[in-house]
Formats: sequence, structure tokens, C-alpha cells
Amino acid sequence: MFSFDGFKKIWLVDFEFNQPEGCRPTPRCMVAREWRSGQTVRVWLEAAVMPPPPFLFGPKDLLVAYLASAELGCFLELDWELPQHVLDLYVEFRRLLAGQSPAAGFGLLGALMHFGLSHGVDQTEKTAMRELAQASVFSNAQKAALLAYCEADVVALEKLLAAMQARLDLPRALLRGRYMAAVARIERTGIPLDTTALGLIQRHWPELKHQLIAEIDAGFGVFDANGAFVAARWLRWCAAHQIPWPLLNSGRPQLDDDTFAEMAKSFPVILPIKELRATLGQARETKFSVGLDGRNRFLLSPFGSRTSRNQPSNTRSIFGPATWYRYLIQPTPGRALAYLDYEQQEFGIGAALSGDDRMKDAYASGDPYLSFGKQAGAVPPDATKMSHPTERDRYKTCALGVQYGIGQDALARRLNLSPAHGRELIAMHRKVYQKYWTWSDRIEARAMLGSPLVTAFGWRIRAGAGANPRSLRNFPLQANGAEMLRIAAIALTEAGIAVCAPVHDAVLIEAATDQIDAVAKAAQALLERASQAVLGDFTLRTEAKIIRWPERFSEPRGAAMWERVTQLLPQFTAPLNRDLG
DNA sequence: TCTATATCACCC
DNA sequence: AAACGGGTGATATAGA
Repeated sequence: MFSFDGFKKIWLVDFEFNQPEGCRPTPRCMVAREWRSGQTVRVWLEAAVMPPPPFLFGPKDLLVAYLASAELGCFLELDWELPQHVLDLYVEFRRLLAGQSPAAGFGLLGALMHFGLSHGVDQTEKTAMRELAQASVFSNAQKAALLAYCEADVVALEKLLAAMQARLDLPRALLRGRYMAAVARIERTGIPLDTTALGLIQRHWPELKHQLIAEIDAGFGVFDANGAFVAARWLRWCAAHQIPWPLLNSGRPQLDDDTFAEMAKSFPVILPIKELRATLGQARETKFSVGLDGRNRFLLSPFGSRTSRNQPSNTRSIFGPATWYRYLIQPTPGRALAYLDYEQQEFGIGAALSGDDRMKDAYASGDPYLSFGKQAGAVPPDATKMSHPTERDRYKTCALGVQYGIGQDALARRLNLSPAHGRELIAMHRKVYQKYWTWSDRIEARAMLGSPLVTAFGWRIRAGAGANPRSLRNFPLQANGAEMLRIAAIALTEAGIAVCAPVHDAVLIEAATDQIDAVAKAAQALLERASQAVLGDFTLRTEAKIIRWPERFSEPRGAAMWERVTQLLPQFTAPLNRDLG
């Protein structure tokens, strides 16, 4: 079954469709060609009654596509049953590149060029055809043109498959293809939002921003009429108040949050500006793509990062910008949401993959960070989160930092400790988790010598002498975490659970209010099984946060800002609207 | 006026 | 050269 020979039919498929921001796709046409026989099917789909599929995908048939989530999204829209086996050449192209960027990008044209192939259609015509697909009425000539273009993509896909065929790891490629089916379902589901509040925030954004600024900036005058912080005005104000502000090499003032915090210690008078900058920093204009049904939909951009994480646009996804926006996530009446995430996912992955028993014990304890302190003998065995909060914070920062390859000085600075103390913390980690470090050292060494690093299911990165050693050490943690969430997404969607979005180490799911507890529980079991699929006999714990209508998603980190915004909103809904005066 | 780069803020 | 991983994106400034 795991060679092409095992498949009865291999269909290369491409759709043209129309998809306004935030909406589900409307298929226009499809062309499919069977790989061996050359049999070609051309279907115009723009009709009131959508036709049944011109082919049926049996258990021994394969669908091949480029970014298959789009094609499978059309399948779902047409109520066609999804194929069991999917090969996505976009995903496999990314895998073959192993972290490198192709000269002509990751589109179909870019992939063809990478293999020295050509496409019958150039970028200009591609753009024109994509525009044509947005039309609502089509002449016969336009239909023919769009179908011809669609077929050209299938021909291109055929050439690409021939070029890539020998270099595929088929069983794993099919697993990734299966994930693309999950992506299609997730992109279709979307995230329910409170569109009333979102509309108010977006419509009145300039006033909101102005009001947030007006109060505080009155005594400083460093913001301009558009609400932008003016560096020159800031330097002038500082000079006038005898404050020697630190400059960057370029001569511009150093305006990051840390600098403000540092300077505020000596000059507390700047505190309000620091606060205001922090507030505005997390309050940028957004362009969440929301469908007419009030759901936030966006491309997940699966496998978009070198570690194979999804990489959706930060402005289109509600999970992209600052966390206070998540208060806009709200189930509709009768519905409920559950946010499920892995506890200390990367710590657990490191423990399991390195086989470090002490690290595994720490994970199993339920509080890995405090356990780390106990194992190091730095806190008593009966210490708790409550009895030793400061210490726990240090071991937590240390353990998390180590996963990113933090150095002793950076760790010390972050914890406001002496360099010696930073060194001691890292030494503690090295000593307690010796086996983890041996494993991690070997990974760096191997990759530096040029052999690729590979995850449990075959995602790879190729490094070389010039690589960042911290990226290499982090790769197995982050990339296997991505594998885990993909397995979970497959399991959840195939079990019929509505998945609204994946969020790196978490998923947002949806169900009827009276079913959410049971569904969330079942989903947690699937997430735990997904962790076993990646880690062998080691299981990661998950946490569930349930949101029932009319509750909204809450997030402590964003609570203050959300509070501030909601206090300003009622003025815009007052019955006497001055615009009408 | 447009584009490229640097810097910064946010997410997991 | 710096030394905290993977990202997206807004904004300011410099330069063509």
C-alpha cells in the first residue's frame, strides 16, 4: 500500500474557486486527471445545484494536489466525501527544502522552477484567472478559459509529481496529507466572534485610541495628532527635564519596554508614558477576516515555519495579536467552546525524547518547575507553589530558557540576579538533567556536521557549520510538538469534533452546550493519545477551559486592556448619535 | 513618493 | 557579532 503501485487510481486534482475574506470557498470548476490512464474530468461547478463527484475515492485511491486544504475545502463545500489518502506536493516540496527557501517561492510556479520545469501559464495570466474566478456570471468563453487554466495547473502538477516521486517518503507524506484534510475542516469551521463588539472597536478605533492617549499625554505632548509616538518630541521632553535618554547606535532613542522600565526606576515621572506605550503597543488596528456568519476564518498556512508549525497571518487570526482580543471569542446561543492545551509541552517532549528519568519524574509530578528545584536540593521536598513562589519562578524561567538555549548572563538579567547566580542555575539544570544535556549536545553536534535533524514523523531540517546552535537544540522540541498537534488535529476532526483553530500547543473546539463537557473530555483523551504517538510510552497532560454562551473567552494577561476598552465602548452605542445631528 | 531596513511589539 | 527558539506585522527612518 505504501508505494504508488499499491494505489488503484491516482487523481491529480485542482479547483478554481471564489473565496472572499473570512468566507468559505465557492467552487467554480474542477479538473482532475488520472495519473496512469490520463483520463481527464472537467466539471463546471457554478450552478444552483452542485453535481455529485465525477469520481469516487475508494480505500485504494489517492488524491494528489498542491496545497490540498483548498481542494478538500471545495470537497466539503460540495458535500463530497473526502479521500482517505492525500498527497500534498506543496507540503512535500517544503519538506524537501528542509528549511531552505526556494528562489521562486513556495507556490506551484516556484516548485516547478525549483525542479527546472515550466508551467504553461505565467504569473500575469495566473493573477488574471484568479480574478476571473471572483466573477458571479460567466460567459461560455470565460468558463472555457477558466477550465483551461485549471487544467494547465493539473498538467503542471503532473510534471511536478513526476519530478518529486522518487524523493517522497510516502507513508509519512500520506500522514501529512491526512493532516491537510483536517486543515480543510478546521479552516471551514472557523472561530465564532462577538461581531457587535468587534464592529464597535473597528469602527471607532481612531476615537478609542485618541481617548486612551488624550488623558495621559496631556502633560507630555509627545504623541502627534494621529496618535503616533514622536521620538524627536520625546528626546526634547527628556532634555527639558534633564533626563539623559539612552540612544541606539543609529542615534535614535532606545524605546523598547525594557529601557522604559529601567529608566522609570530613576525617573518615575515617565511611568505614565511607559504605561501608555505598553497599552498602545498591544492595541493595533486589526483586519480579522470574518465571514458573514460571524466566524473568523483564515489560512492556517500549515508547515509554514522551519519547524513545520502552522503560520497563520497575525492580523487575520484572532489568536495573532495581543491576548485581550481573545475576549471577542464567544460561542453563539446554545453552543460552547473548549480551549485545550498541553501542559508544559516542550519540557515533556525533552524529557521523553532524551529518556532522562529525572526530567520525566519532574513532568509526572504535575509541577515540573518546582520539582526541578527539589531535585536540585534548592528547595525542601515539601515546598509548594505557595510556599516558594520566587524560587519556583527562577527554576521555571531557567527550564524554559534552556529549551531556547539561553545563556547564563541572559538568564541572570531576566531574573534580576547576579551573573554568578545565573551560572549556578544553569549548572543546576545540567547536573540534574545530565541525560537531557547529553542528548541535546549530540543533536547540536550531529546537525553541525551536516546530518539533518528529523522528527518522529519525518519532518527535517538541514543545518551546517553556520547554523545557530540554539535553533538546532530547540528543533526537536518545537518540531515534535508540531507533529503532536497535527496528530491531534487528525484524530479530533476524524472523530467528528468541530475544531475551530489550532494554536501551536492548543486547540479550540466547539460543541452544543449540553455536550461540551463530554466532547472536551473525549478530545483531551485524543490529545493525550497524540502525545503517545509522538513520544512512545510517555503521556503529556492537557488542560481544558470551557466557555459556555453567553460567556466569552477570557485571558488573564489581557484582562486589564479588555476592561479599559469595554469601558469606552458604550459611548458609541448611545441613542443620541452626534453624527446624526 | 516609494522601497528597503531596522527596531519593536505581539504570539506560542 | 552576539549569544533566547519559531514566527507576523506595524512603524519609523534612510535612501533611491
